[in-house]
Amino acid sequence: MSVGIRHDDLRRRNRAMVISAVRRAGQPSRTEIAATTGLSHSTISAISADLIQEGILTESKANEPTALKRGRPQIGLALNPEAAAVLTVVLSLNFLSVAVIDYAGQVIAEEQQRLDTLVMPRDQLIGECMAIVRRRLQDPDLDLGSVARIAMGIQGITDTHARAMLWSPITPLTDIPFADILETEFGIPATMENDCNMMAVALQWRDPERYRDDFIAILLSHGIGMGLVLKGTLFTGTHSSGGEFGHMIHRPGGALCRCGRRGCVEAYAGNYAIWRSAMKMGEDAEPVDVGDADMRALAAKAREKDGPEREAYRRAGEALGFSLGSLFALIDPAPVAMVGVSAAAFDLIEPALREAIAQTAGGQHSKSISFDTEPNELPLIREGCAMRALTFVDQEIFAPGVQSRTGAAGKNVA
Amino acid sequence: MSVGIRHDDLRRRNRAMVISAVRRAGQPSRTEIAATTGLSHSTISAISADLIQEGILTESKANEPTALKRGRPQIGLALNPEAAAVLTVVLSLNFLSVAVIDYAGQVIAEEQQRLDTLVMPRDQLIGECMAIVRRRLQDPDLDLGSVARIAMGIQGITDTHARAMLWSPITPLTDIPFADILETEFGIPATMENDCNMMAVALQWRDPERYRDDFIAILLSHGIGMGLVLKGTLFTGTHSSGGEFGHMIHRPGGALCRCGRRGCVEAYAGNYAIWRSAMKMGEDAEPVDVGDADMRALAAKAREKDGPEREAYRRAGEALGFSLGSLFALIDPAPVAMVGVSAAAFDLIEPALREAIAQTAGGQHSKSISFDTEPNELPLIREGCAMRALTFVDQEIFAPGVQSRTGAAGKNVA
DNA sequence: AGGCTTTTTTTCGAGCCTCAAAAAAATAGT
DNA sequence: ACTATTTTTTTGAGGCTCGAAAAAAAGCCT
Repeated sequence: MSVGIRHDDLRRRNRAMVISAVRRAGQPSRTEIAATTGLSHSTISAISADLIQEGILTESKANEPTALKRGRPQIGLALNPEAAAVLTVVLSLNFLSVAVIDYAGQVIAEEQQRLDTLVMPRDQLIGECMAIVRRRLQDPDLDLGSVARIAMGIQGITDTHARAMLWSPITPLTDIPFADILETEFGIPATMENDCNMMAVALQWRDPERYRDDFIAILLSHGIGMGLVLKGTLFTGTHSSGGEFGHMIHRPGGALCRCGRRGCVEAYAGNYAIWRSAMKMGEDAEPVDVGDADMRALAAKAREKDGPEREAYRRAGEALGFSLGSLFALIDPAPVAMVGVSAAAFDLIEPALREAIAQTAGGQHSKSISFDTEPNELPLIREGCAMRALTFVDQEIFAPGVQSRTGAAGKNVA
Repeated sequence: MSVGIRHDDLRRRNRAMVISAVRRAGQPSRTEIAATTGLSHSTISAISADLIQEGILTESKANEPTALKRGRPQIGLALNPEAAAVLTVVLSLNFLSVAVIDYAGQVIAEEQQRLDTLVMPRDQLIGECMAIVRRRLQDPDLDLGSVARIAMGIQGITDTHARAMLWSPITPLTDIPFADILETEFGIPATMENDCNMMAVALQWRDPERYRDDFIAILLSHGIGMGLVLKGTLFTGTHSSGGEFGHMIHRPGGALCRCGRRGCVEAYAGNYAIWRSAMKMGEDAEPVDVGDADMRALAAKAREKDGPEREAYRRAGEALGFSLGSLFALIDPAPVAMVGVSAAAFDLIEPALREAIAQTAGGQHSKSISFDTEPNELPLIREGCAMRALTFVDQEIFAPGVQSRTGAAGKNVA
């Protein structure tokens, strides 16, 4: 309700609509697109003719499963894989991975690398990231000119404008404007995304049935993170990537959190919190990084017999339950995806979680709240970055002028 | 990104834009409108000529403060007060008030009434509401045909579609579809709004400088409620009016709340909670309704000397602080308006609140978080309802076809 | 095989909408 | 009275979408 619609925006928007419809549907016919977008057949025909001529869409001749229907057969429209490419960079604890993805969403090149993020100095961390990107961009097999966007995902807090990492648990460094660094280095538009937000984006593409308008992705790993989709749109804070679910207060003045404060959810449900609780090290014990293998062993022990390990998971569940309850009081209950190594131990967490949530305002229908688990977060983050980058390409390159969600906050005047 | 833009939507949208620009600016000239909307002068000229001809806008001849500038003087455009009228109904504890407001936003008729909401049976409560509305609508001084919309505000939870009150602290009754009842009774489109949301809407209109894109309105009264504006838009839950800040969990298993659960913020910061704490009645004491006068006396006693009264306010501040901290962890800090009788005692609450919030993730910049107070919530709620109803009229009646925010959730397909 | 039916896609004219530039209007200054 | 300045209206051109009709491309039926 802020700024008028120009006459020429119309075509741009509708072009973007068509592209987005094709990306979602896979190989829709023109008629299907007309139905989903609500535009007339003639408009779709005109726009898709343009897009095909520009090399953005292709008609898929290979109409394999000939529907054997009467009437003129539909011609499927597909994204032209060669129209563009995007590059994703995912930086997580001690691990860096890069992928090049074509316009149709297929991975066409990959590279991964271990590195000690916790102790690297600033220049070296940035240098390693740039180096791996450069190697992929200069790969002779790849048409360099076609990489249209870079999306970088990182565990930690990013700013609303998707320019910089503000803080991250994987490094003591702060305020690294990765997006700007990438842009100046390679001259390709780049954004810096939060890992949990990308998980949510990926889920939305992977399973649009279940993860459609409202859902929550929670990362249960060293730290606790959240990606939140409300009314079909990724929810971000007003200044930062937002959704710091892990640092909602579970018990005022309670257990010591990695962030230095007390009583955060993470201080009860993060890997280090479960670990120190199981080891009876007390709530003030300094947080330590626990390997995934150790966590899996811990879960196995907890399943084996009742003891401090099981109790540790119980307390994690309680903290998650009460905090989810508080969250649900604000946004109403929604399906939840638990992602990360501790999601594999969700059987140990769930009973206490459900018991706690039932005691909260958001838990009125606690029985009907459904949880899904996915033990491996990295593929999700990569997929999310890819889709995010491709969506940007869809909107900005091929339908320029349409305001993008993450762009400068559009000078609202009225 | 869901549905295409039809050609004829364009005019409708831009008409709505112009109307909205006039409503915000008061008496803007065509040139000013062109500047704020970004549309060309000719378009604005064409649209405003239409709107004037239809009797929606008027040219304000009385160009009182003749700007004494060179050039052709600007002609101010104003909303025609007679273009339409709206009616607001505000139902709060033991109190019912109705107002008729003209299209320019001026109150042209009012009626108020006391009634025992807590004990009234369903039919009688509905009946009283209908009766007072009917009296205003049938007022011979008023042109009946012109009331284009009704907005009803109520303390409690409403559904996302703004049709029904789901639950309210002012009555034991639940699930009253007031919007539908009003519509069938009077044949006028109606919506059912949450009181705190309307407070937020009103603040946005009253002081757009301070309450612009992101802010929080918190009602400190018998219960604790919240209206939240994020990125310029009212935030609602996905199923209900949402934002049940008062029922976030402050201390798991803690004090008894009016909602029957334990540890909610409200059980520490609601009037009854402060009262029972000051009276040393214990955290399990049955919630009682405390009059505003009693609360003011309590605050006075707390200011006078250190004692259980002061301690009660301290504990309320602590609960509010930790919960705001959790909220800020999710949405980033924003300006806060404290509304209601306990907002008048904010001096007693603030120190503990700030101390608590500083211990949370959201409190990193706790010093810079600014609080404003407004002891009287009723006028705000009424104003909010009026603006909400008028905005609906702007969009639906005079620019039909444009999707309204509260309307059926538009079949998103793509 | 040939004609008929069905479905998809394209074409074409009509109707709007917005824009840019020019013209008209209204006033202050000289 | 005339000019400069600013606002508003008018006008012609170009684009966009829509609906209807035509064209295209199959399968179905006799």
